[in-house]
Amino acid sequence: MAQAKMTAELLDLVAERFKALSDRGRLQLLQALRPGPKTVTELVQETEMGQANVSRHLTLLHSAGFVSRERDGLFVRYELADKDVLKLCDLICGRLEAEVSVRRKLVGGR
Amino acid sequence: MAQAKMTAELLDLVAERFKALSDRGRLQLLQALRPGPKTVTELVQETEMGQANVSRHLTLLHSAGFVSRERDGLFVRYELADKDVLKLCDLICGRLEAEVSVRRKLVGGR
DNA sequence: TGCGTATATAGTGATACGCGTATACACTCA
DNA sequence: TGAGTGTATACGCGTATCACTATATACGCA
Repeated sequence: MAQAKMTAELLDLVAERFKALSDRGRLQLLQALRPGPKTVTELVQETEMGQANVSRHLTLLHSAGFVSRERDGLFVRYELADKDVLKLCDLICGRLEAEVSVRRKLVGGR
Repeated sequence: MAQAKMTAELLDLVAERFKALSDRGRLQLLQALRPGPKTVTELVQETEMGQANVSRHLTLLHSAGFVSRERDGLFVRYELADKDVLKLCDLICGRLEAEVSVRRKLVGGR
């Protein structure tokens, strides 16, 4: 199904999603949200990024469908939309670990 | 394991991998390689991209570990490194399909 | 060795991205 | 309604990315 018709528009959408994950700051935010929902302020403290940046990144992640948002009075609480996001990261991490171990073998210990 | 220590460097590596997947042309190339290995020339014809672009994108995908390369005389044959790449794409596609169906329901048929 | 083909790599201009600062907006409470 | 706090957005700047063209490299063959 997915591999049958990969129109240019669909590929663009997929690329857009991947692009949302192609920034350290945003990945950091997703990791920070792993334990549960957090407010922007909390995320700012936890990531040591500027408030504007955190907000911007969260907005992007939200429009990409990776996080959901919910107002709580004066705060806005962000949350992972689902666990697939982390699945994606873990897939990449698995690849990285494999690469690293291969390199270790090649180089010989370092 | 993966969620335990997400250092900045590791996140950068992950981000780099995702960035490699955040371009329509490169996704197109990966899709084109789904059936099996192909030469640069074949990929140029199939994707209607310029030769230089195809080569550049393939080089990037290769250094990101998503494709492998093998010289065959005058040609260079590229091949998907493994099936995880497609798994990643399919995960995104699944999310997109879900989004679309939700929107259809919300809008009411369009 | 010289020629032709396949692939890779400059070089360049246009566009996109991310950050920091400042500012606007949303909400609560007195 | 006005002050204060949390969040989002506008602006400017430096950098990265992409497509395109031209050129360089790798290889096979005569």
